[in-house]
Amino acid sequence: MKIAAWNVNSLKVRLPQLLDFLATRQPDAVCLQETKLTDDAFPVAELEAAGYHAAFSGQKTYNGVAIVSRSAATDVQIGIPGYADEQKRVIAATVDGVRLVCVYCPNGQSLDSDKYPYKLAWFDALTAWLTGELTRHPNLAVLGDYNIAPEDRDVHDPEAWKDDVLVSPPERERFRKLLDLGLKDSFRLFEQPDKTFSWWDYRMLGFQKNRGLRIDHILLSAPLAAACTASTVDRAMRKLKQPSDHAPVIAELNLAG
DNA sequence: ATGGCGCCACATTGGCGA
Repeated sequence: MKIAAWNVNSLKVRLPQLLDFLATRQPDAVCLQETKLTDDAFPVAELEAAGYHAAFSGQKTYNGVAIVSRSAATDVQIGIPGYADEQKRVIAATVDGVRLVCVYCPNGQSLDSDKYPYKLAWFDALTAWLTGELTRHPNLAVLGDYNIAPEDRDVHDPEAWKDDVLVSPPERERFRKLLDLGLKDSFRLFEQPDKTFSWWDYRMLGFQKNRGLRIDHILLSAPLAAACTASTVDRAMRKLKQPSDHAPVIAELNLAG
């Protein structure tokens, strides 16, 4: 089973690239972030024509998440239960016996922004919820844009970014608490090339100079981590015309049966 | 030097992303 996560930065604009990704990579499920579409505008017919189902939760202009899958998703859940949030950042569903939790974690903007404490509180709510989800769903994957670079090796210039949003110690502590639940960062299960990132600024030739961050992650429960045979960043999708500023991240699972 | 690029909408400029 091949699963992926991709912040598309507007599905309206990026639909051709998504269809290219589906056709060439043949994933079983893709978790999308920043669709920026209301549900009535979601491209259901186009994805169906490509052989994919979709479950989605969107809003105008900002945020928006979706799970696109070959097999129809079941037990779809929108948002974090008990955590009231106008921002559409979470959708979970079961595909082929794997519980997929698609997350668009808050950016935080800056350490002195109101969005920063919201980010930290949001992660606390996510972690509390996932604690129970892991017991309910042994085969659990949490995929998406975490807006946290977990370690300095996930940052092109750690000195320039030191203590900035996306790398600050409180944020990295929140990421570590997710790992403390027993989740594994699938990317780090394998030897990886140095300076592998998943996001590059559109400005200043960020991608061409590989001035990026690794902020998109696929976290796996222990049974899924044991079944994981590969985890990569699909840089080629960042080279397309009119790309998202994020590249897809992919994990392959060798599941029995 | 807080710029740079891309996307969105109460659009022809400002908010936001990261």
